[in-house]
Amino acid sequence: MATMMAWGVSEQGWRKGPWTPEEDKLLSEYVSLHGDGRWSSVARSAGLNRSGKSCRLRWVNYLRPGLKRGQLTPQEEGIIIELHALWGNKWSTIAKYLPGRTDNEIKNYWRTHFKKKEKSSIKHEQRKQQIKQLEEQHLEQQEQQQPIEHDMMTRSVLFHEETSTDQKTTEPQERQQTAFTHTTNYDQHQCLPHHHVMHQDVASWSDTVGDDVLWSGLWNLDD
DNA sequence: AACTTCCTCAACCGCTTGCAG
DNA sequence: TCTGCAAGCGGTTGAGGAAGT
Repeated sequence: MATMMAWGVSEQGWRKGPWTPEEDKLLSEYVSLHGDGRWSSVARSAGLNRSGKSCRLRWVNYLRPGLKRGQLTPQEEGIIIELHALWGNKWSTIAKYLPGRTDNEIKNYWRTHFKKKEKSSIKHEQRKQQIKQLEEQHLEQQEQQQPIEHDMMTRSVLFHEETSTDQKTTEPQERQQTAFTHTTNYDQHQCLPHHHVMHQDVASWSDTVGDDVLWSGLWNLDD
């Protein structure tokens, strides 16, 4: 990834693509001396042939001091889940409650896990379809012999499927309710959780609740 | 060992917001 | 109040590496 690929330059003549260590050094040195902000002038003054946007992004997501690198902790995961249930895709807002983590990082994390969940729900749908097909075949065979008895059995199977599915497809508002009731110490006026308490809550809760429940049972994550 | 598929994450793009003149 | 610019934000893309076949 660090190697220069065929990114080229933008229409305005700015360099695009991955940053080189030299560029990082220039940007870090400039910002530590002059501070951040006024990114377009940072780009020029630091001798970088980059757009202000690109400089800002690089600084915020990679060079800024205090950034945590590496995997998110279970506590952080829990906080993300909880806050996403409250605010949706407000990545920068969520990032404020995770010191050292960037909105981009959280966004990427969510996307990764959301995709996981999406796939599992597709599998679930496929399984349902298979069961229905089998049922229909079975129905054709049995209908002439024992129509009433079979009807009862079919209803029973479908009911079981539906009830187990219903748990997974809770409506968004209800999900929010769940999140609200779970976050015990909640400032309703400012709509901001007391994150000291939340850390505890989420940590203990995610320890108690297994991953399967977390990703597919408690909340339907597709908004 | 070779190939394919999946996952991760850095970076870009376009839209929105905030602010100064 | 209007306009233009810069910063911020969320969505999307694509390269590289890992895992699977």
